[in-house]
Amino acid sequence: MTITQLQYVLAVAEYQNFTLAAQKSFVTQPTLSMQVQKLEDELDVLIFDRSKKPIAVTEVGKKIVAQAKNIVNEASRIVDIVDQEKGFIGGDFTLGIIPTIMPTLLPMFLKTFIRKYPKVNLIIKEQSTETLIRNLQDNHIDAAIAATPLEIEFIKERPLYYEPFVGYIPRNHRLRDVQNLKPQDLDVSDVLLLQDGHCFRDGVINLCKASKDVNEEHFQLQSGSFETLVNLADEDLGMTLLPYLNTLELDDSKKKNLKHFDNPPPAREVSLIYHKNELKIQITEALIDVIASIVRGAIAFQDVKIISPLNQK
Amino acid sequence: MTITQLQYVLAVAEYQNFTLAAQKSFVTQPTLSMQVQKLEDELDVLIFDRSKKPIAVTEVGKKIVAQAKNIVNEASRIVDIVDQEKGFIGGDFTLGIIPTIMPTLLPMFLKTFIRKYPKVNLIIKEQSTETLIRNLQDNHIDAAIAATPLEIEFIKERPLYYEPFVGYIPRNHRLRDVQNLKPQDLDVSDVLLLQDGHCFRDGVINLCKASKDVNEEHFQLQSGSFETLVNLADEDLGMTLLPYLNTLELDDSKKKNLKHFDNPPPAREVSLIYHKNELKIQITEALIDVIASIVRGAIAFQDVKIISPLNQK
DNA sequence: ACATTTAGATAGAGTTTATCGATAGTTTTT
DNA sequence: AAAAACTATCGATAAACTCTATCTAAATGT
Repeated sequence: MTITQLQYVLAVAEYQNFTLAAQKSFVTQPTLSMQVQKLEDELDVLIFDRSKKPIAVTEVGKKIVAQAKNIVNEASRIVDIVDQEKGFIGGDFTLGIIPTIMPTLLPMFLKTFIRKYPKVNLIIKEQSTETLIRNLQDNHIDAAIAATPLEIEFIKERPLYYEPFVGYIPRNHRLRDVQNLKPQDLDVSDVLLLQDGHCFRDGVINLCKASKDVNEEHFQLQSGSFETLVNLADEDLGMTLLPYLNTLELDDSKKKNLKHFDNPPPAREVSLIYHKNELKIQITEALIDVIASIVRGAIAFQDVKIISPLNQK
Repeated sequence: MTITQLQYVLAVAEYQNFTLAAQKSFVTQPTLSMQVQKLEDELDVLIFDRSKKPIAVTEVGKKIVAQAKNIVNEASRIVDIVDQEKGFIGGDFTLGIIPTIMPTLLPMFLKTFIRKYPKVNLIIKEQSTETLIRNLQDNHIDAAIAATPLEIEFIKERPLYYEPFVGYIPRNHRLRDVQNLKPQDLDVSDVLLLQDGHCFRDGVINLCKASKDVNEEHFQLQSGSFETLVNLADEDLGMTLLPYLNTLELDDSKKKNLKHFDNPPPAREVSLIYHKNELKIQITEALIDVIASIVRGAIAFQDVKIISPLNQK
């Protein structure tokens, strides 16, 4: 049994296809097939059922795959140990970010990070929270930035900052003349929201739910970007809610339509999350360091009311 | 990096000697040297400091060795997974037993076990509790039978039975005519004990301590076997204490000298212990099964007072 | 001080093993 | 029925692993 063989097995289990698995492993298909066969011979069990299409993992195979994942992870940690000893922070690091955080947060820390850690090859992916979680589980990304708390067993959360929501109230809206917004003022039926799947939306729905019991079916409009929402609001199609950092880049005329909440304002918790196996923990810590130190200056709200992104709450 | 390389590193770390490590790994010394070097080259660190005599593990090396142990263990578990799937219970299994339990317990279950699990090659070692613990830690034995509780972090304990102590009071002893023994009757200065290192002795000392505060320096005589103790007692050199199972094999004339304790009698807890990594857990469970079912018939005491073997208590 | 022993590194040869490209055999899709 | 997709097999090659034999350095003993 070799680590390589285990890696090949993992690739096949993942892609359910020897040819594709071989490509992803940067070897030819016969090479991968042979090695998988050799392992199966050595253990004297079939790991894959090749009669099924697509290829299926046998019952024993599932257990073997789970254990193989474990072993390969532990093995990769040896390199981490050495890197840490050498004070070397480098290598590929894939970071996932949810769409509603990406455009505002990424520009704030990216330049600083790559200057401070030039040996790290940072790969950024914009994905929904759901996808991020799946990718964390499969080790396809090393860490992610998302709204928390998620309360998922295998994920560790490290809060970066708390970002209040700010109301965007167009000229003729019924809430135009109130002094400060209160959660109970909101009515989901005239709050413009991002399309489903964006966890920000879930947070807002929770916020409205917290104030009134509403039937979720009533939403009429959902868009993919805050810019669209703001423009729609300007057309008197309703108000919308923006995360604080998104309000900073509005032009001055639009800033006049912003209305803050009463203290404590509802806010989302933004965290860096990663698999509890803590692979590449040094780079992860470095990233947290950089982001936290930068954001500390930009956002300084002590008293906020955190809105959970979880639907089920 | 290969699993073989990690195994070689572990061997060198353990034996602090390349040649010996090679022998234990069933390869020649150059083969092992080369593989260790290759790993060091690949990681670009020195794992061993070859200038020291005997060879020393470097600081990084220690971390690597710890992680390597982890990986090798996890890898060996893949075989376990397959064995379990096949319902195969077999292979080498090394069981340590403390001297005071060995002669009475082993004959009770050995024949049954090897008949029931003929594929298991059981290797029995008689060792002190201290040695057993060290060997469990180093994976030199797969499980052990000892007096518990030990309260050691990496060890799992599975109680097998509770064995009461029985007094052996020679004809002219001061306690000869009491109805039943009470712990407070005992005086360590005239209780014959096994030599130091036998955990049974620690248990008895605790028992006496529980009744009176005594200075441990007063012990005059310590022997290595219960048989000797009984014979010494017959020479009027004091009384002694025997675990219940040891009393069964005394001849009838000697059995007359036995005196039981008041209920609840002091007892030792005898457990099967193993590393919490649970390697070879199937065989371990099989062993527990066999022993527990056999002992259940031989020992049936509900109400006992457990004497901990721990000195520090 | 010199020979001997011990332990690890090195060199070279032989064997095994991993990999590749080409191809054949299946199954699924069109 | 033909095409496409996919895995297994074969033969060749290059890489790797292991062995025996030898070398070097340090410690030990006479």
